[in-house]
Amino acid sequence: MTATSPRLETLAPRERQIVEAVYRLGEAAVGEVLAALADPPSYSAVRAILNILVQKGFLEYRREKTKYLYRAVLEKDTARKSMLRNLLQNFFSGNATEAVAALLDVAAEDLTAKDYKDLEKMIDQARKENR
Amino acid sequence: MTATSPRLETLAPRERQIVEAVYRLGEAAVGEVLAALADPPSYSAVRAILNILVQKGFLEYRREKTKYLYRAVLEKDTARKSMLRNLLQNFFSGNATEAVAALLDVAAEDLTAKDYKDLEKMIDQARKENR
DNA sequence: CCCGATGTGCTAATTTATCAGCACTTGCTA
DNA sequence: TAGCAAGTGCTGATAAATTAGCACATCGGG
Repeated sequence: MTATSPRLETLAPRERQIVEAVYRLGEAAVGEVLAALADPPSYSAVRAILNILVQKGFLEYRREKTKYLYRAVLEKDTARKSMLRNLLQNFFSGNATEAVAALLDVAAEDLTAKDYKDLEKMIDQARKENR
Repeated sequence: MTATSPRLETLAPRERQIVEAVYRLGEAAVGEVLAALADPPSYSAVRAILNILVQKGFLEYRREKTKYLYRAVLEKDTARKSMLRNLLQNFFSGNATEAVAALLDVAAEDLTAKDYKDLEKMIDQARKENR
């Protein structure tokens, strides 16, 4: 019963969809999760899956009045990096430059002048720390 | 029978793992895919899953001599962007700047001075096109 | 020409994910 | 205080994923 550290990659599609919703929401009740799903099953199905996810160690919950609020166990930052590492490896052969390019392309419409400035600043700083 | 365009997100864990391996490999025979898996099942299990993936429209194959070579149907570029869009949405609330930051962090060790230069160039260009 | 390595097709079986429904409780309000 | 809305625990059924195993074909070398 050695708790193998939970890997998001091992989740069934529905399960993953729901963990991701919880990540997006931060902390949420069953109903909110349900509402956040594009393609929602029944209320009790969502509940069931949330419980499975708790049992598997991906989520935890606390009681708030009469209802339960669920949130992810893994730090958002950790989860982000883990996901990125995976994607980087599988789809970009580890080439971060290409990944950033694709990212800029995908997000192009939402980026403002300030965003670009921030980006350049970030890269400049990363370069220095890289030494 | 309207072919619902295949979404990588809907795949079972093993299936996804294998499609990703195929993406990494470009084009590969069963044995190569098997070899590329960190946590491989039996040879025939891999075969079975590859066939399922073909049936679901994620992969296609061609005969080369005696063996079959599998490759992804979806353009690598399309798949990349689709994955990124998803990750961006679910884990970064659409904030591309933060995503780039995390990416730089994850890849820091592998980035050379030239990479940073390329990155800055890219951003500069993206900024101009953004107008 | 025979053998081992590697390939294929097929099938069956087990586990896991996914879902809906019921019976009951609680808080609020008309 | 009766009743609605929303929550909870539990349970059984269905569908899907995941796996192993067998029987046969093909290629290359000794």
